[in-house]
Amino acid sequence: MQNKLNPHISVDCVVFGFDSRQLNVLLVKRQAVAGDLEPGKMKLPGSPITDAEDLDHSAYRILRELTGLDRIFLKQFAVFSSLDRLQPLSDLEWLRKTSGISVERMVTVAYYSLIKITDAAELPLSEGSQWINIDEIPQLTFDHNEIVQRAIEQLRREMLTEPIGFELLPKKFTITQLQTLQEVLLGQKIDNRNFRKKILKLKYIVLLNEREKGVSHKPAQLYRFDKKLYNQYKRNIGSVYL
Amino acid sequence: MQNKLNPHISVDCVVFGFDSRQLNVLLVKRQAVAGDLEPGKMKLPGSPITDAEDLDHSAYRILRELTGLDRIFLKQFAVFSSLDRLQPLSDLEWLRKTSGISVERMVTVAYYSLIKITDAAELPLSEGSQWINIDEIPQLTFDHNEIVQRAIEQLRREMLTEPIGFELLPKKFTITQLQTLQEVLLGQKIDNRNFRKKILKLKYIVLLNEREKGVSHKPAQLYRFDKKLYNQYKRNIGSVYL
DNA sequence: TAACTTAGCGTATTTTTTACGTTAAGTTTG
DNA sequence: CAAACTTAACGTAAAAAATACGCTAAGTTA
Repeated sequence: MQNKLNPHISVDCVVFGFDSRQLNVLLVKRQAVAGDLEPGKMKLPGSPITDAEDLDHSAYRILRELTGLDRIFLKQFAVFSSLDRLQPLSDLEWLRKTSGISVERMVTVAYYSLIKITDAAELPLSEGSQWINIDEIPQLTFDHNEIVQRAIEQLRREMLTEPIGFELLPKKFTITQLQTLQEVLLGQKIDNRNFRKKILKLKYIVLLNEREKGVSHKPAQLYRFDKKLYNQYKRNIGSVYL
Repeated sequence: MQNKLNPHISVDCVVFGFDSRQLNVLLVKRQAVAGDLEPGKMKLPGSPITDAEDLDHSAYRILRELTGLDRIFLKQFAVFSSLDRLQPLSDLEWLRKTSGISVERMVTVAYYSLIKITDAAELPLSEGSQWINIDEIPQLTFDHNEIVQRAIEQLRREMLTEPIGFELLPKKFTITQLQTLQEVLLGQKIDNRNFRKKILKLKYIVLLNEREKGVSHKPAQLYRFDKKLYNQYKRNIGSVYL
């Protein structure tokens, strides 16, 4: 097995971050190349896989190169394989020049990834990458807009049955942060008092002996998500998370 | 674009069928080949994709060749890409001989498919294919046992949030059939009287002016699932199906 | 005709969800 | 320093949904 790029299979990552107000996606400016008609056009982080990696490894590599972070939450969610997806031609040309391989057809496996933005304000973003609000995404290369759209839908759906929201929050979070995340993701307001009750009943969301700091109002209690307790709970009960 | 097989990407299908009692998977005996040490070993229906198809088309082709049926329910659910998945070597050898391509590494995109067994008792199964109860699956080629397992888990999960169960039932079904399906899939008994009430409240499960036939007890009312009504309902309410 | 099996309706109780009133603990402003 | 403001946090009543369980009806088989 060598380390050459596979000409048929690539991985693209839709990286989500929540800044306590809105949901963002991490996009990168595509690499400059001579004769590029749309310099600075943005794309999803991604690349063809190498023959020494399985897909998860490729995705982790891409994210590590992009953010410096390892062990981020990552989930494969769809495959894009239509025959005409390497369009427009200008994008295809760009891909040929930068990858150095003769690309004919590319099947891409899409991942979505969840990052604790707030924890990692120190996030050493690589050159040309940028958080962009999901409502303000510009035109991207190839079918990347569609991929992002599908990722958002997937996240919305999965949010309701798996405890993945916590991957987007700081390790120590307030009930209000959790609520806001939910509101942004589901696109609707939630009654604060009922939400509280619901959350406080969940034994795997544990109260910390610590309060919020640096806010200009009454500081809220901090909580954390306990994965072990959640798994116990899940084993007993069926599914459906919140 | 020619019609040659892609040496890197394949599609495998886990086809489920429900015979009103238990859940089965459609498996095929792998093609006979000279010097096969395990003749008749079973596998999932599948094949490398051709360069003229996207993945969904490949999957539909595989199922058409296998069952003669078109337009079956089909859903991509995972990708298997580990570097050591083309094992044992005897299986790999078999693959090389039958595909005629020099296979080094294969990424497989897995689909699960749902078939109305009861409707299609006339199902013209191709030679060597066979319905096998999910609790009695023999050792399969490559990592196909793992793929089946993952498909079952996926089906169980998705069952609860999407109305896919109906794809496994005849077009006209009884409440008891629906209940049995649910019990088999979730692996636990359900109170018949409460289940009835729950179902009858759903406006998209509509009563037909018709009864079961050929049973040796009181024949039950038949119902059908109305997709249009379901979509309306879904638009209003959020998600979570049963 | 009696025994058996599955279909199908109903009622009472518990649990969960929803709607909304209220107080408390901080910060900011005049 | 008091009043105004903001967000946190507790509580109660009503509505809706889930659960537990009793019972009758309509067929078939012995």
